[in-house]
Amino acid sequence: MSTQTASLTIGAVAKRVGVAIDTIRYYEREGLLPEPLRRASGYRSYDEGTIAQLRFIRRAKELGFTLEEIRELLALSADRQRGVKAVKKRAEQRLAAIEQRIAELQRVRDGLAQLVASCPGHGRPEECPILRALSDEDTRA
Amino acid sequence: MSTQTASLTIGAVAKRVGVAIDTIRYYEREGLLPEPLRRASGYRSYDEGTIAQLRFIRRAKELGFTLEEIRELLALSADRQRGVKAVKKRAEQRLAAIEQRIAELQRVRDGLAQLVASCPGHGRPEECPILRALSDEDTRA
DNA sequence: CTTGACTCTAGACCTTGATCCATAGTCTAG
DNA sequence: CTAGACTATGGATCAAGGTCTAGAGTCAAG
Repeated sequence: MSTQTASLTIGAVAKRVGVAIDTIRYYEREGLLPEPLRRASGYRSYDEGTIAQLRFIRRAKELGFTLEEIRELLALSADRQRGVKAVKKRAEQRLAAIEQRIAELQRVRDGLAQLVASCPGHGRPEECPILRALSDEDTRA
Repeated sequence: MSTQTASLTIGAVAKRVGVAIDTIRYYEREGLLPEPLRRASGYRSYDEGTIAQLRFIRRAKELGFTLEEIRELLALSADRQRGVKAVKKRAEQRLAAIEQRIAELQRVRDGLAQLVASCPGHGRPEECPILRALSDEDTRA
């Protein structure tokens, strides 16, 4: 019903979505947004669909998808037959990657927390557990 | 005790530490490694201390320190008076940053996990919760 | 001595995701 | 009509942390 060609300028779109004009043109170059219609003057002319698509991109970015992956998601979401299955698979892969990253960070955190806890915060560098752990040997500083 | 000038070539150091030759020269340019002695030919001449220092850099990188922070840690570790205190402070800051990043990722993971769980993996794109969540106004479950 | 592996330098290039610039043309309010 | 805001383009620049190249010199083995 409301898919009227509202003919929004790039600036209006940028303002509504909360993204920079340059970013919109950048996404277009990168194939994340289709080439828009143009006015006689050459000005890009957008409709509401672009707003939705930019929000899609923003949300996907928040979930940690790269622009490359988002480009793929957009293509998949347009595939009425096999799209959903592939989208779910991508989301699962993303989920696994995030969980792995969390596990890594937790390992790092535990190591660092232990070092911080065991460092008195004064004394000679040779006796600082943090510096010792980093050097493992002799750190001719 | 063993601070003999072993006179290692840059290639030998790279091999032992497991880092590229270019990276060593890059660290030198960036001030993470001191300028080494040179042979008559101009070849860089390293000793065991460099190996230790490169390992220090590598471990710090694994803990998520940036090269900028590592440069600072190296300077601090050489400061016999205030070094340890400052090092501990930096480590605490790093720890806090890591914990914040973990919390963020857990939030993202939870959101994504819920979407994946609710997607049947087939059907029309309009009904895929993942695509809907990405597109819709406010489906931040 | 020759060959092949190694090293030297300065500087260009890579990735990702934008952001900024100069120059030129367009649109709109008053 | 004109000033000021907006938009167009192609290309440069940024952060971070390197990686690679070209052209020249050096080292060690045979």
